[in-house]
Amino acid sequence: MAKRRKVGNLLALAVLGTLVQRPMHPYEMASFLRERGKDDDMPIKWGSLYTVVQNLEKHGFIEATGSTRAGGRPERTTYAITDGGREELQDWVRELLGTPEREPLKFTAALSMIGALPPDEAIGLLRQRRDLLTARIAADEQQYESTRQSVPRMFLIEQEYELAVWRAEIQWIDGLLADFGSGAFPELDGWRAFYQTGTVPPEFRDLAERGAPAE
Amino acid sequence: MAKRRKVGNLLALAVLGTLVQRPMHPYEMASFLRERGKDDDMPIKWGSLYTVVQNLEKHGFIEATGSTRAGGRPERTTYAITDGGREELQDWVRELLGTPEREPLKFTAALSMIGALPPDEAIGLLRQRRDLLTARIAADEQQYESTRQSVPRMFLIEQEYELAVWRAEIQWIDGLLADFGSGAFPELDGWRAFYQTGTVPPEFRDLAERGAPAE
DNA sequence: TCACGTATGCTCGTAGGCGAGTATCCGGAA
DNA sequence: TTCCGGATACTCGCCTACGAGCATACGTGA
Repeated sequence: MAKRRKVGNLLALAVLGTLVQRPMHPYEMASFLRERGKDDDMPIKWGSLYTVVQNLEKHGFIEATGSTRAGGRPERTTYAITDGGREELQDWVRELLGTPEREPLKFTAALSMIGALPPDEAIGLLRQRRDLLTARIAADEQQYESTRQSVPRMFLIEQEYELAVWRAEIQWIDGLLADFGSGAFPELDGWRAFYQTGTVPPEFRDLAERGAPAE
Repeated sequence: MAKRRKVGNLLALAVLGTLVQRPMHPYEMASFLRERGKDDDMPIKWGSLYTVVQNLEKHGFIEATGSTRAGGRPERTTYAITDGGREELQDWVRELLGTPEREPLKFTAALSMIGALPPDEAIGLLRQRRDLLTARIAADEQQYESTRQSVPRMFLIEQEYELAVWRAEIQWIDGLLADFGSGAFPELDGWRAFYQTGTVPPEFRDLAERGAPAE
């Protein structure tokens, strides 16, 4: 099977998205994206931006429409989206929107390794996470409200989604913590004992053995 | 600031996690991970595995403890985790668990580009997504239950988390669809009109202009 | 007017990610 | 007994990601 997307980077999606508005040169796209807060987490990676733009051009999704030189500044090449690019954009959004896909999440990875920490430490960290999340939600809600004054809701859907997911995460963590407290989590004692005495509880024993070498 | 982690790949975390169980050679780690379904989504990338193992060794988190050659097969180098590796693992899990971090999600990206599609198509795709998610949850719940028979809950926490997040996503999508239907989404008409007549509605107009070139 | 911080723009080198290829062994069907 | 498919176990090389560097312009305070 040929690779699904010729340019599969999410940054490429953002580039196509900005070029739909109007032609721009790369640096301008970056400012544009930054302004929309599309980069709160990701401080724009210059190297990637230019690579991605090049690749998009190579595959005919965008094209250079001229290069201005203002004063002695480096030359600015302006790019415009092509018809093929518009189609790719639509098709891509269609796919991303309609098809749920598992993505490797850091928190999920951490949870699967939670046994690497003593239980009481893990519990402390989960509490901390919940508190940080709560604070972040509060901050983001406020920011959302203020942006909402001047921007139609349509352009803020992603934010609504993020907030919803975070709220769910908090709820889930609280549920887990409650289970730890209420004894709905029988292995907790064995886990704790392991870190206090170094004894591997029997219910964990055979798991590590699975797939053991059959010398 | 020095790079936060010398080996920052999540695959590296998994490697450390398996080597805590017992020493193994790379191929064995892969089988081990596959068996645990740690790769439902990610079919194990061979190239990365060996690169990551090398890097972990370079930084002293793991060390080669011997190499067996069985028959004429390629040499198998067995690796064991070092004390430094154990420490790194703990520290890493501590960080991932206690600190929420924004991660770029495909669905979020898609939502922010939802205007690239005609509204009715977008709505259809959201419905489709919800249905696919529902089906996946059902399947995963069943798988969870059956695994649960033989495995302590502790080793399935990540799955519980994933399920919780998916459920939240469904709820959120349903909420959004309801808003589309009930008129709680005033821009919908302008959006639809744009795709029918090509007219950009006034409330969207000035947004595209922002940061426009000041020639 | 000159120096200095900040914004404008891009280039390049390196390290990491990953698929496709390679080579051997083993078990069972023909 | 021979052949073949699948498991075992890695290697190689390309392509992408990205940070750090470079070079000019502009504004502003002393």
